[in-house]
Amino acid sequence: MSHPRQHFPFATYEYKRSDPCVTPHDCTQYHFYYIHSGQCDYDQGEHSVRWGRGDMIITNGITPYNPKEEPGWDCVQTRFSFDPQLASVFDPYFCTDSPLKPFIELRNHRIRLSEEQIADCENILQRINHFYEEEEKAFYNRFLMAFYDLLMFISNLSREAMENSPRISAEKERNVQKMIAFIENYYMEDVTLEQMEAELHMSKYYLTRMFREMTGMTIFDYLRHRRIKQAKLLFYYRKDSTVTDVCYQVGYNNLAHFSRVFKKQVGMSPDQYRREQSALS
DNA sequence: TGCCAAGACCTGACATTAAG
DNA sequence: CTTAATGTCAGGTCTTGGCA
Repeated sequence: MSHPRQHFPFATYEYKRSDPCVTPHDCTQYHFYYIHSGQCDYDQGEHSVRWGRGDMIITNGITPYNPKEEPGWDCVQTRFSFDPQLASVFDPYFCTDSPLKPFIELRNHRIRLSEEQIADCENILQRINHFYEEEEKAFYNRFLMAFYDLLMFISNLSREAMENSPRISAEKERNVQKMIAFIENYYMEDVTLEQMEAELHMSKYYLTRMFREMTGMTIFDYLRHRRIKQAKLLFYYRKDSTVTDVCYQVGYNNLAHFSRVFKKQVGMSPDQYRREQSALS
């Protein structure tokens, strides 16, 4: 029987793993890495980075980190990929700063923890894992609180770096962020490159190239990804939704097409997925 | 940074089938 | 009967190599 969290639409939590991440990079999600022990090498764009014990890495996902799967891989790490929406439940508690501010402002950032911070961090990660693994729904709220704790931990450690970080990101990255923002606003409608061209005042040819260069995926790959992710969320939260409802809500005009895309991306048909989500509650 | 052209791929329409 | 999955096809859009 599959674990209920396997299809949990908001987050993937991999605790104390000694293997490199094999799931494809998802630039729609924020990523967190923590190295418990050992060392590992990652490619980040044109650069290579080495992480070791006590390193905590946060990234907004736009520029992916790819593990170098060399024989030298000797590392125990926790990986946490989550949808920014996961933090939206905390919004009412905030007046000013988003709990995701370090991810947004620092984009890709490593923090080397002190021994005291290592103890704190590992304690939080262990708690998150405990609640993540629990099947009972009551634990979900405790999972969220532990997640909130982690975000606050990250925010405290990132304060100085955020004050010193350049306010304006690289031109290309800013444009990619604009494209992503555009998709976020309009993915439930028809989206065309012409619209983006008009919005960003840049040629569609250049936009598609820039997007691929920065994210490793094409604009429409991203759009499909975003729509299917939203479909999964709708199935998760509104158990009474029909496949047809969800299909139109996420921007598809054709059920057959939606069904095909969903199956290709998720590995099961929308109806199958919907039934699994219903069975969980 | 932008354009063109060609091929790849996506999308939507429609038909058919299956399950409840 | 309704809902959903799957197959086929035509038309349209996206992606990308090559070039300026």
